[in-house]
Amino acid sequence: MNQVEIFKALSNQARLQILEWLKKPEVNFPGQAEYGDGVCVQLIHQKCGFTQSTVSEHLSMLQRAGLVQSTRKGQWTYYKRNEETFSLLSNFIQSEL
Amino acid sequence: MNQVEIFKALSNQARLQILEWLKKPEVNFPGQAEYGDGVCVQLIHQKCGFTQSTVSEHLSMLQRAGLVQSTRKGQWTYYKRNEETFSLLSNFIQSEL
DNA sequence: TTTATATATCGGGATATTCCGATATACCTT
DNA sequence: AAGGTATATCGGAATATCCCGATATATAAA
Repeated sequence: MNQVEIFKALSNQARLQILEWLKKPEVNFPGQAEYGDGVCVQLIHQKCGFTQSTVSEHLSMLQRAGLVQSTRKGQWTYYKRNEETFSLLSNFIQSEL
Repeated sequence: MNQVEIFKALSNQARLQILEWLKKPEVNFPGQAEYGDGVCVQLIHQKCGFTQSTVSEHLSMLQRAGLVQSTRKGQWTYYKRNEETFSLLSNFIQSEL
């Protein structure tokens, strides 16, 4: 867990918003048959308002920080939250920071 | 509590380090008679290695984010952690983010 | 094999951040 | 008042971030 990288990833409103939306994928991104691997980039892009490339880069950054993880299935890439990193972060703030 | 502002303030190694040092002022900044209001800029500057102006700006940024608070006494400004913001942040990560 | 769809990557302009040295301000001492 | 010390602010160079449009890649469908 690289704390600076995580905090950088979190210091942008669009990325914070995506992370919050991903807490309830079926509510915030209706239209998928299944949500086990998360939500595809297309749906996040449409909801965000930003271009597809911008959203893709935001998601990459969140993934590099360990806050989400991706699964490729056919032509789709699904992103979902990696809750372990969130709890590690919360612990870090409480006990070390 | 402005989350983006807080995360920006935390996304720099020097500022994270200062915040950790301020957890134990008497250990990390020996030489002051008293630590009730925190630590003066001079001591933080010396320990950091960065110039006085850079450290002053880092501290201002931490203060704008609510992570530290300052007290002016004579020619010294003392900075100490604002623990309330840390616990609010931890709660935010656990329940909202 | 061609065409279409989904995502990632590239190049770049605009803006923000990081850090510095120089200077301003504020307070204390003499 | 003059000089010394502590801190804040200013101007700027180097670098990073944000967001875009264009393009590359990967898979699927015809």
